[in-house]
Amino acid sequence: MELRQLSYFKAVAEELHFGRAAARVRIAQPALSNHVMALERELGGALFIRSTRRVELTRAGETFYDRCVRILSEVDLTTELTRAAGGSRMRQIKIGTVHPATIGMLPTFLAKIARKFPDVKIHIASGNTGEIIRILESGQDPTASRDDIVDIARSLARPRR
Amino acid sequence: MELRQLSYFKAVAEELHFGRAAARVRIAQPALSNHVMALERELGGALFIRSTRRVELTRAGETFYDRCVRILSEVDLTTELTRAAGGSRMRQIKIGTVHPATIGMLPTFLAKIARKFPDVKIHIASGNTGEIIRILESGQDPTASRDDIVDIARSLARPRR
DNA sequence: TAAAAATACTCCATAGGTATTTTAT
DNA sequence: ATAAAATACCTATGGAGTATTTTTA
Repeated sequence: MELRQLSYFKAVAEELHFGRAAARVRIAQPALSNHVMALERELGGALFIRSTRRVELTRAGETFYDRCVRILSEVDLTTELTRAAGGSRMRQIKIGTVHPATIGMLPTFLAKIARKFPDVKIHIASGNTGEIIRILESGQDPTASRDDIVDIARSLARPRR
Repeated sequence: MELRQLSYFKAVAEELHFGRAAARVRIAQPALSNHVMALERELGGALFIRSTRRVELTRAGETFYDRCVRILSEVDLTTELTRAAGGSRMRQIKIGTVHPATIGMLPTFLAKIARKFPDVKIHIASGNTGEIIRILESGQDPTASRDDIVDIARSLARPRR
């Protein structure tokens, strides 16, 4: 049993229609059918009674639906709570700069960030506008540790070191 | 986020050792590391502080661990409750067939039953008339799961695999 | 006969494995 | 020096897609 399957089942239980449910969760109808059937196999019984004209929940299906709603909301809450507990620690900032700015305002900017948020990960992409957009969107940012950044900031702030 | 990953994380949180945790959940250590890193990416922060000599939970990790325990037990309970709810609907059908019918109409008949009543247990007794009556009445039916029946139906419907 | 779910494949993404490197003690 | 986690790379399972068949109102 996987969370993805619980979401899929929940969609079917709410739409009572495999086609619409599939559209809602953005997968094809046969894939959705497969997942529901897998759940039924795992749980040892039908969750829906389906004909070509009607889909309805079995008793087991109703029970399972209530549990799914509960679990999925628990999961959402978990994400929030964990993020909150992690707090400001370990966030990341992605910065794209064009070359003039790289040797202009960036150094002092970075120094301030590094001081104010000591454990924030900073990703730098420097180049021309098109390159920056591509790099940032692809997520293939060059990663730099905080110390690297401070070093970079220093070296940039006083060229020729 | 997937339930599998929650189990994996839970193992690491309890063992505080990626190698042992990997053995416990029966996957290789790098695969386990990947899953934990995926979770950390998704949650936006570290769950463990690891060195080569020590693995410990971050604050976020502790929070996440508590939530994982809760969710995984909710999932177990869900399985039980759903099975129980389905249980009351579980009926069984006993079928006796004489040999000619076994390879004649039985396959399509079984396919229809399996589709229409996915959670009905089907018992088959095949033989000559006298044997069938004796077997059905004695209640010593060979039991077959629904999947077995579907497989049997398929293999009978199209001989040769 | 029409709408909808199930089947039958095909394909690809990713979970998982093996080998190796890196790192902290 | 060594134990252990991370990285790199490869393989294969199964998740997802398209096309088609089956079914019942």
